[in-house]
Amino acid sequence: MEVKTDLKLGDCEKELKNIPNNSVDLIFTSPPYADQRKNTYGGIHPDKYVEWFLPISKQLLRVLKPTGTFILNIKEKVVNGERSTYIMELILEMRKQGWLWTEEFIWHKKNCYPGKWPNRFRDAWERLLQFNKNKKFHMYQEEVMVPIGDWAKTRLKNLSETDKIRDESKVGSGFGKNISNWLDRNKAYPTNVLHLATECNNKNHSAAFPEGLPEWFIKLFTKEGDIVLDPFMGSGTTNLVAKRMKRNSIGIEIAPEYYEMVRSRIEPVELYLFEPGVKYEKT
Amino acid sequence: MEVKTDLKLGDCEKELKNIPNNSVDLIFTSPPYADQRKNTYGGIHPDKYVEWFLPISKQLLRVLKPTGTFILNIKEKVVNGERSTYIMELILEMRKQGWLWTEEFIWHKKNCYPGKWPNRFRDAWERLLQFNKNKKFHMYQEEVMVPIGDWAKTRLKNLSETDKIRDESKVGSGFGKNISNWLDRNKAYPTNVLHLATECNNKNHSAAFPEGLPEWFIKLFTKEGDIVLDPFMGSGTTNLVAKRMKRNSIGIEIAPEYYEMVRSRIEPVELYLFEPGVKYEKT
DNA sequence: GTTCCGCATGAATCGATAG
DNA sequence: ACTATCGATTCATGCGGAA
Repeated sequence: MEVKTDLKLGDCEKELKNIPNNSVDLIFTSPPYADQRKNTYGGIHPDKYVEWFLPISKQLLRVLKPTGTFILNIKEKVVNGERSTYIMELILEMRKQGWLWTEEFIWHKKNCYPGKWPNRFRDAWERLLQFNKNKKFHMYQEEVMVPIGDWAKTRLKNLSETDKIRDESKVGSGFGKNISNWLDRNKAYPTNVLHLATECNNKNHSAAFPEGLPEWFIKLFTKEGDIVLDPFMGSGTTNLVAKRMKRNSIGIEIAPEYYEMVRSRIEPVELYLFEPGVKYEKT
Repeated sequence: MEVKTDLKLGDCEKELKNIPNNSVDLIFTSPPYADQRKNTYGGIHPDKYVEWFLPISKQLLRVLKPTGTFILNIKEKVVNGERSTYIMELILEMRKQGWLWTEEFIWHKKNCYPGKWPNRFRDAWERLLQFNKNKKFHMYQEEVMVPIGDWAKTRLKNLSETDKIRDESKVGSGFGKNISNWLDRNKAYPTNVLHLATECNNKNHSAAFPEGLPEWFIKLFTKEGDIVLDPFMGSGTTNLVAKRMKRNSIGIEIAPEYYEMVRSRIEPVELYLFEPGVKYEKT
């Protein structure tokens, strides 16, 4: 299957207007977090964050398919000794726009940033807010089932009969590590808590989130040939993973240097797709 | 040291008014979640939750010492396919009352309730909201330090198999087993994500949190002889743990049957204090 | 070719210092 | 007084070079 990766250079809100209504299956993005410093790239002040984001989320609501899902990766920072409240205010405002706040996943960052302070521990988690247009949406739960070890066999007994009933529509799709050879009784559905380490500097680029994060949600909410959108592309992790998983994708980036970097990374992927160095495994 | 456990039967807001200003070091509680446990607390509708809780939190603000901490264990339910937003609204309103929203800890429930739904995974986490009166408050971080990553891994390999199994769920976040005899340089400060299994209690009270949860926060925010308050006592876990850890405590419960049950559990502790069956985590 | 160890590096936060 | 900048603190991870 031939998939297309469409990279757009420009302002997010403006570029979104070139995308048709109801055309995207999954939006996965990690926007610039609010920052008190003014000079940093993408730095939006916490007090201005909601009014900055709402026009964008309005466009996202328009382009998302009725059966699609929007995953927003974000975490509020400490300001003046308190956690900022702008994310809560954003959720409340997005619901007024028509979004349904379906779920909040937790990304547990096993290796979080170090540090010590007299009244606070290290922050080891981020929010993955799930928004939808309708109560009914596509969700391919079997794709993210995880093997369970011997230690969990006791828990398996506690699962109800419905847990063991599965759609037979799913076939091993051939990307990444295929787990379809696991027997049903050896797999369990995950929870809404994800354990992933942040990726360090493996190559000459640094990603805000690990590849496993978009990979998990792309598996869960799309099938091959679907369209994935990341309106804050950054280093392009979402689009790279989408391409590898045979999903079409759109990436929007306002900074030319990031845009060019992703372009140079996306194109050669074809060449290296079957090279041994490419990481496919998901843990 | 002689500690007192003061159990009060009655309405929470009313009973709180008998407690002096600035007298409590730690408030740890898990109030009735919206629309849950209807038979026990009468069930508060999500839409009414904020206005129901605000008079209580106002009293809590009054009785808490300026250096004290309020930990609120809560998790919003799914209503009509969406996560309820009353907790966010509650945080915003409590800040208007004068509370500082210092931090949000995550309790990762390793063994969460089983089940399967077409558009949702099992909910494996709850919020532990930290509120304070001032930016400066007492925090005894060294009390909850945990073994450092690599060191713990290599050392744990040398432990017997039973030791590993017993401590597996506890070492990660410093719950349970006393580790104070380990050297300081082998210990690290924990993060704001707590890994703790829910207790399978054969007792007939609902939705009790595991003892490790109040234990961790009592260690972190109080010292011996301090005063701990649980305005929604329920099965009295907070007060039991506080007593065991030589903290004075106050518990308020509106349901006579719970109140009597806790009374019968708290009092005999004196008799069994040195019996072999009693668990003593602290040495 | 393994295993082991050293080291740089993060979506961080606070307190002090400087304008 | 209030805001912007900087240094100190801290630890899991994955890389590369060494044994």
